[in-house]
Amino acid sequence: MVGVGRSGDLPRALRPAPGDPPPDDTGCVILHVDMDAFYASVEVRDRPELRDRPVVVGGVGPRGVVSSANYAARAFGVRSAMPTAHARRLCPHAVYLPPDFRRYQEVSRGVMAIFGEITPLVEPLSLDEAFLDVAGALRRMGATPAGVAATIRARVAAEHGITCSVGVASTKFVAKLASGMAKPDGMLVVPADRVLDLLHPLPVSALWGVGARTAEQLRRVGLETVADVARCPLPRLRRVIGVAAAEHLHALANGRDDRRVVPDAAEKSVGAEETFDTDLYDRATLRRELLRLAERTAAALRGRGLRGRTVSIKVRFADFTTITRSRTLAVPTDVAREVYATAKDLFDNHVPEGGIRLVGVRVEQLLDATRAVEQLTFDAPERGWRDAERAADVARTKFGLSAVRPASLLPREGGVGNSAKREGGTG
DNA sequence: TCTGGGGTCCTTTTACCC
DNA sequence: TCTGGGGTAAAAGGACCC
Repeated sequence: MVGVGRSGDLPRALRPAPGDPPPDDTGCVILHVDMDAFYASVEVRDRPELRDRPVVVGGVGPRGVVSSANYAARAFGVRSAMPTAHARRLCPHAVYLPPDFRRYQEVSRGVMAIFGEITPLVEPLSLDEAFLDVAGALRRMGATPAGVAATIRARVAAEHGITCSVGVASTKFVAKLASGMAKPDGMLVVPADRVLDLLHPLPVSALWGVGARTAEQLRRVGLETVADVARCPLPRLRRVIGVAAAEHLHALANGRDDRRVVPDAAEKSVGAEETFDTDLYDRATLRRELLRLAERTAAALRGRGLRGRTVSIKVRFADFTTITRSRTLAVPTDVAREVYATAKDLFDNHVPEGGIRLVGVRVEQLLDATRAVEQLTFDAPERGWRDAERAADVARTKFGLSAVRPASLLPREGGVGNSAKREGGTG
């Protein structure tokens, strides 16, 4: 997973030494569970011959990046988010695999189900990590937070054959930090009265929300550690990084984090995007890519029972500059034809000629399809298309991804020379 | 070294209305 | 007719996360 390496490199401030009494986990009701090198671990689990070998999961094309690397690969300097080409230079003998999201999703569902048996207060952050609020579970189970964490780790290993690490603390941020420091295959309890000892020596980049850009802004004004941020007067911090970020980071740096664990957060947008193996210049080809992406996006909306009002496109040019253009419709839609019509219009009217490395389509302002108003006059023409596309959804689940698609996406004699396409490649 | 694909959130700018 | 201010929504960009 991206990011695993970042927190894993943190100082080992609170690593318990042998013989120490167990840490005081009173009030540490927030758990952060994080699978270790998740995608790579699933691949190794399913292919025992890969054990002890460096394994890298990620894009295998010329522009791919690393999604997940096991610890054998990390020993060679391979990291998440690194271009795969770079990883190949560092570790040529590693096994390079394209991601198989369906399988990771299955494993993820199983693991999340274990969490759900312990508490209803589970907030997944991604396929491989989640927050749990175990306050109620402690009473019910007559257990301690560290005991619950140990149970989870044992069950995930026994039932799914992969390891995870757990951070146990009184706030989300500290629990997340702790799981990173516990990696791999570990647990770290951060007693409430040790939080600032843990936090303050860390670099500002350890703060959740501080990436390369913000870290540089902070460094320029002499703020290098979490302690520096904690002691910085708020008005000054506001001038450096803006109001919202300043308030947030100042609180975190002082160990304050009010955020609750919230299950079932509604999705805010659905989309699809694709980077081409080589830059594309031909407008007709690019329009056909937009159609594919509109199809994928609309199918995803229908699959989740959602419709959206705002359609946006994203275009990344050869020089990596990126623009987005969007339009809000009168009536929310889940129909590929409408998404494409809007996307095509935005593209034709706002995107200049030239080399393009990525296009994307996204739909925002989502509502539940069952609650979306059926305005007869507006909706009637599109209902026919929706029914047709629903029928296609069914055919695809029965006969495979390529069973039904628009005529303009059918292979043509001579081909288009776009090798980025791997239809059904992840299924 | 040359930068994926799925998202979220925040900030600034612009458009529009009164 | 011109200018302007406040409020809101949309649009655009960008940072960040996994």
